[in-house]
Amino acid sequence: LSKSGPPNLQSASRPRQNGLLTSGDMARLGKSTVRTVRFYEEVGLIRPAQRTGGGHRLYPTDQLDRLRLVADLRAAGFSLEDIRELLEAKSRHNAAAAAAREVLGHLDGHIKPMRKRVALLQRLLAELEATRALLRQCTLCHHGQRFPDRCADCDVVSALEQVPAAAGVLWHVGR
Amino acid sequence: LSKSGPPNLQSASRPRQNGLLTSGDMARLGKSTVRTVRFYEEVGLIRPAQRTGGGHRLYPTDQLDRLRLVADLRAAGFSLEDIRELLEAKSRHNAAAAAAREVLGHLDGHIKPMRKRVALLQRLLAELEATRALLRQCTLCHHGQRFPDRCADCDVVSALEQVPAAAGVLWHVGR
DNA sequence: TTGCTCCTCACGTCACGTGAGGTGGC
DNA sequence: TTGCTCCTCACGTCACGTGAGGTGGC
Repeated sequence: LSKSGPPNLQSASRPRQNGLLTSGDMARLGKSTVRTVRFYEEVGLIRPAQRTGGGHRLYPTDQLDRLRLVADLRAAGFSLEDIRELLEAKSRHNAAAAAAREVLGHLDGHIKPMRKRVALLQRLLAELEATRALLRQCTLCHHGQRFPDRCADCDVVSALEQVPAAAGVLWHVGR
Repeated sequence: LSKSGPPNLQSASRPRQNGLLTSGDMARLGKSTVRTVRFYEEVGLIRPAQRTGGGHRLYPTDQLDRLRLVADLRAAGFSLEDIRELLEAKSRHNAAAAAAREVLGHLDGHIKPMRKRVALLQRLLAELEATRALLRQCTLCHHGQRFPDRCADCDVVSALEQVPAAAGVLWHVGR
């Protein structure tokens, strides 16, 4: 607000159209695409508050919040059907307690699979990193005649107390 | 091996066919489906060592290891194309050092996105769990006249120092 | 007025699922 | 011989991507 402040960045986040957002704004701010924004409207996950005379969609910011949550849930492995049920769970009831129980039911069903996904990702990360450590040794290997098939005889490989499963597949060693 | 041991479980894991595995064995042991096993063969990710006279596929156990790694990488968000490049990286070279560098290149490119996915999952888990804690209070709510629209005025909700974003979308509170 | 953005079809793609109709193997 | 499993098409589905051809808005 002072003259010596940073340059005006409004054009970068662009809340034009008397506070409403275009499809492009939604895509940019929600790290998505205009096609996805329109597709999510088609299946009933978000909805523009209005359209311009020329047919351009205009969204309030709460729809941006919805878009962001949908995107995050998708990246976490939820189906659009799962997400819609979760988002609509509250509106199927006219008492707070019942609505809360409904939403809780959906949440409870999803949290365990999410934990399993995290555990899988972490196990796989550990395996790939162990494989990476092994292969870094192999970049120094000069046993050309041994390479394609007889790596399992190598002392670098066999020195490992446990060849990770991923390395066994990627490097065709282990047993 | 003693008579008093546990019952024979061989029929459960079933390594029939002189040590080779059928498509059904692969599916069961790899936690996949026969359709997926055949599809992965179609795109060149796994391959049966032979077929029976009647056309039934027979796989050695290293193909089961491949199937398991492919399944894990898929669950971690890799595309089949990514996976194929990773699995074939070694065979494109005839020197160990060059092959190791190639495989390392692919691995390095995938590990950062995996870390980001883990971070997203964990952030989302934390948000959904905070939402769950809030909604557990709401299951005790008796302010029927306030419910659909005026939850933001509620002291339970406003007592939270920070309403998680997910709760803002799922419960239409916050701002 | 010139670009850049937005619009609506509509077909393509990726990774399988799901029958239909038929044969194999302990 | 009876089931259960496997086989090959082939079409369906989910979640968008990708043009084609045309219009809107600062």
